[in-house]
Amino acid sequence: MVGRRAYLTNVSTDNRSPLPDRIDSIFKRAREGKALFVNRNVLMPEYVPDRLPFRENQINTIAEVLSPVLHGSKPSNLLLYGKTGTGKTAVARYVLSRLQAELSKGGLTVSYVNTRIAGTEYRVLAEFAHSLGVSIPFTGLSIGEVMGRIFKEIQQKRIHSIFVMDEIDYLVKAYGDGVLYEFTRASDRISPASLSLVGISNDLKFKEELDPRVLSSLGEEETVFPPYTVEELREILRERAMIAFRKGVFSDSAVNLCAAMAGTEHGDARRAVDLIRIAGEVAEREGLQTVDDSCVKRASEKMEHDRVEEALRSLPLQNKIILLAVSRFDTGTNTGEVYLAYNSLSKKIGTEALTQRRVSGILAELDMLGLVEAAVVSKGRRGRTKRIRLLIPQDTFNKTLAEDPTLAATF
DNA sequence: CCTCCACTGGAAACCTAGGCTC
DNA sequence: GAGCCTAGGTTTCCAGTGGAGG
Repeated sequence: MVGRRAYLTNVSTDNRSPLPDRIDSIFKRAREGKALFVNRNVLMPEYVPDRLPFRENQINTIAEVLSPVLHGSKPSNLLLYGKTGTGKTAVARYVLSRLQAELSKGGLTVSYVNTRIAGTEYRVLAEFAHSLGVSIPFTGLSIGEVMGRIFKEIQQKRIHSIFVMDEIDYLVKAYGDGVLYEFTRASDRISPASLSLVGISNDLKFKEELDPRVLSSLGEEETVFPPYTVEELREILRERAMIAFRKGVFSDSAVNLCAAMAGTEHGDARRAVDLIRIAGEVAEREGLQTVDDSCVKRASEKMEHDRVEEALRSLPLQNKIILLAVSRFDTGTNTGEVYLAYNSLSKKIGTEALTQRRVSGILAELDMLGLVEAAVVSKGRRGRTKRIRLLIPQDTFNKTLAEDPTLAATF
């Protein structure tokens, strides 16, 4: 409140602030400079292209598996496997949208939920329910109750429903396969309506964690998506760049570099497409006429930088304090030392300190986010602990955490 | 080869904040 | 309003452990 008032006062009294002039010059440059992009949308993550090169086999298989719905019978459940950025989601969306277009008179609902983004079992089901038009409170119902409402809706409306669960491996790892079991079991008793599952998994070994009954039902049909080769990536990128940019803006060598950089990261097409978009944005911002190799390199650095900053910013307060405690040891440290430093920081800030068990757990979470390296090491007589090291550049770290008013006092 | 440190990490219980049904 | 349910974060308890040093 105080902060906002101070800000408003500042703006209203200082009309000659340099801000408007800078905006003018940005606008002027944007108006005068030739836009590099013709169609930026085709480089957005949610864009589904009309043509998915090198995925014809997968498209045909999935179309075949799902086609029974066209004459009113239940399609088999389907599992799609492959690493990130191999086109699983795009292919699934593509085939399903074609299927829906084919069945324009309705009778088919397609629901798509990313289970990792939804977060919990309950929220996955709630999102599915919402997409069927059933309203579910964000808490308060049992899982069984939500399931019951979903099945009731499908049965009453006599619809065929296809439920796509992206990153299904996440759900199974975190919550087990109970929900999947219920789904596969229930599909018999809702006839003549039907429910088919399409599971998308990044993890090839995820099947091992499934109950055999679930596996035999869910894995009726399977399609594997191999990583794109560098040549395939190059082809895909060239095609996209051609639509996205004005002619001659994006150099061939920059396309090749994007393909090579993403190719070394297991053929991840999503990352490759992000890379050309951001390289274009970098060039645009700098007022360049073409996008060359150096723009791609800067784009790659920017992506990494943004990822880290975003991860830092969205951290809960306690995790930030723990990170701050880690940063006090520039040569690396261990759990015990971090805990002591964390305790004194908490006292200084005036927050209740968590237990060491919890701090240990949070350190493991920070390790997963790539903000910290926490490897379990044994020091013989001196026990077993985590060797902890901050992985973020100090300046990025300080700049981002200093934004948090509760932490400002510790800098 | 054995001991023993400084934890790790699993499991269960607890807490808060919410909603539903009767 | 009681009694049930949920999520999600946390605490409590404790068995387990890799390996340096005796």
